[in-house]
Amino acid sequence: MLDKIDLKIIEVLHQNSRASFVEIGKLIPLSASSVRERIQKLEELEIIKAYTLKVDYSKMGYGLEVFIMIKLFSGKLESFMAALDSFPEIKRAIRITGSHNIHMKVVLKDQLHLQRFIDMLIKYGEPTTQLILSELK
Amino acid sequence: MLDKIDLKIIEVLHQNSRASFVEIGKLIPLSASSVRERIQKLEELEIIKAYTLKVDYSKMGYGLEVFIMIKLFSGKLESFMAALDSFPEIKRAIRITGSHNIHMKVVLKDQLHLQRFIDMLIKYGEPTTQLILSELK
DNA sequence: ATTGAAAAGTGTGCGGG
DNA sequence: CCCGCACACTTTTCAAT
Repeated sequence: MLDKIDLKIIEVLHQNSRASFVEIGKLIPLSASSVRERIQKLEELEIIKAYTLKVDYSKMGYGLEVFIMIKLFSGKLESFMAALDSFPEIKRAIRITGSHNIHMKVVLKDQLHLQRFIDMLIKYGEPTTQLILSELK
Repeated sequence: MLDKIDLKIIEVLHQNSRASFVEIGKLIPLSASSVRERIQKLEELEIIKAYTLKVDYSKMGYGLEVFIMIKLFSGKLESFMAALDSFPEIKRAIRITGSHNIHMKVVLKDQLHLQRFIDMLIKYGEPTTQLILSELK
């Protein structure tokens, strides 16, 4: 289904999703038209789900990045999911197996902001917080 | 340092990092030239770190996505970090506080692949695995 | 900092191997 | 599936405000 050329295209876009068809084609090598056809197919099949961005939150004034896992109280899943959109601090939230139900990446200004966020969370369940130290990969 | 226009630009690029300067400018509104200048500055300041891609791993034949946290054995951090590049299954690895040292996102074909991967990991430490069920945000 | 304008480069639609 | 062409649009550079 996916050949090596598709994988190479995905790899290039992973490194720079703003790369032009011409640029990608030079690295394969393949004509810009063919690169475009393949990318269109990858988009239609939803193998490519989105083109997005990595930002440095610390340089944006958000010095604390944390993982928070939460063990939701019985019956709180729906209200928690409904509340997700109202918290810009939550950059990612994922349902997982295990004693905690949800894994979140959360971005905060400082310790006080973290405290307020956790105080809010304990309405929904029992949170466990891990500070992010550095990205290895 | 960052005004509302910069934040809006980042928001738009977050939703679609292939958006043209003209497109972004229409949403602000601002001329394409000004959008470009601002984005260039954000790149120079490394507030924008990378333009990247979200793919559907299950549609690429990788049906298992998991979080694995590992409590590294004493003295194993350096060799583990050096080994990271040789495992394409590891899509992300982050040093964290708490009883585990590293949090990883790992993408695998099936249960057998997961088993082999965990067998490899126990050379470095004690892993804890959580299956990813669905992305809420 | 923002803009518009000209030249170079790219995306898009389509025809054909 | 791959390619090239034509045309519209975009990026890039630059001078002016």
